[in-house]
Amino acid sequence: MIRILIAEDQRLLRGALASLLDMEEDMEVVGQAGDGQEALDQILSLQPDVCLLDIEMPVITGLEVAERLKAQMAACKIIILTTFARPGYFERAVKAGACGYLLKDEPSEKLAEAIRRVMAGHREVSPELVFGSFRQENPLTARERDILRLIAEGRTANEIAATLHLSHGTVRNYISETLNKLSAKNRIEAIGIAEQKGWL
Amino acid sequence: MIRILIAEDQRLLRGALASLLDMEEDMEVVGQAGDGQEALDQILSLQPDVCLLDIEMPVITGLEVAERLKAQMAACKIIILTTFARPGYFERAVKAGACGYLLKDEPSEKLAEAIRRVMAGHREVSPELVFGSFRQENPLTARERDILRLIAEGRTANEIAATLHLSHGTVRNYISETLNKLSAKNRIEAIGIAEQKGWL
DNA sequence: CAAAAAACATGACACTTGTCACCTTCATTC
DNA sequence: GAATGAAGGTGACAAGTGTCATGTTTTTTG
Repeated sequence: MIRILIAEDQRLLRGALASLLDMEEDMEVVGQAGDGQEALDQILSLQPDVCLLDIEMPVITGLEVAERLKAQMAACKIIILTTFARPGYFERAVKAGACGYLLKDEPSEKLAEAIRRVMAGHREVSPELVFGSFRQENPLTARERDILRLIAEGRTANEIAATLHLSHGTVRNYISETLNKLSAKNRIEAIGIAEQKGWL
Repeated sequence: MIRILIAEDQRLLRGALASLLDMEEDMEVVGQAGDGQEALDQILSLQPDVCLLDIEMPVITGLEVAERLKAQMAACKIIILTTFARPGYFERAVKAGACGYLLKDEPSEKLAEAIRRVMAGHREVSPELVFGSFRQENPLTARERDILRLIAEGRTANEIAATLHLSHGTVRNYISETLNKLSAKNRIEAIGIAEQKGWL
């Protein structure tokens, strides 16, 4: 019997997947979580064989859950289940030791089979990721990312300088460098590009 | 037997919902669509009793599908099924004659029951929408919306003036008025606010 | 250890943005 | 028919943005 935990913030999808997987004779959904923290707690206490992790969840993301599980050397196999085929996400998932990276665009019939294959020791990755230019790694430094995130919230260079205890000019230098790296002509375009690539 | 069509672009959720609803003795999923155009075509040819429409789909949105069905006086009952409790979306859905507006955050068990209640002539709306300040209607004019959409793509005032055949100053006047209406301090904040409210 | 990369800074320049006052035209509405 | 509001416009000003050259100081890494 494969013991499964599902972490997904949309209750409708979570419930539907749980019903679907519970119908398989060799599977049992032992827990469900609606945010990352809940997922982490339940995985550590229930010790499922495998967990399905959505990435964009409240409190902590699925990628962070995976990274923390790896740090604690948890035995639970990890399958990331997400809408986004973003290079940055995929790279982080691989580094965090995920055994699978499936897109929510996959047909539902394939899910159970993918779980069985992962339990058999294989790696399962949606075809869109296998080809595709997933070898683009994040060109932004930590500081540049911090600043771009604040820009995305609508903060101005002056405000960012104040909150980060930097000079006005330094902030603008970082932004200029970021625009250059992303080939964006202004902040707004840069935000779009970074979000789309999963670099934020 | 209630004949159902599901329009949802995420194959995983679409498939899972179809399996779930097909298990109910009084329901039958007669069609599935992955984008708005497909949904519209299938509803007109298959004549289901009720359709579940996601809003953010490729080609045309679920709201547009609803509006076109209303214009053609189609008999099919409409249930909007979306992630977003945005006031602007809800208002458009009601105007398009939708019988239900459910959030994907609803527990999956409630879905079948909601469909039955809609078929019995009731209106089904997720509780978050019933209360909540959904009575905020879009303060932006058509022109202001057009321009804000272009801003969100990263276009500058000059570029927008060129594509819309307006003067540079006029574009900036519209933007200024938009910022004022949304109480935003700059374009980026304005985009965030408008998106969050469903006014874009 | 030396080189490279990251972090932080200054000053200057041109361009873009946001604001404001004020003006016209046209369609809708009371 | 006067009032309102949407659409379009001008010009001017202050503030914000993006670029560049150039510099110092740590931290990382081959």
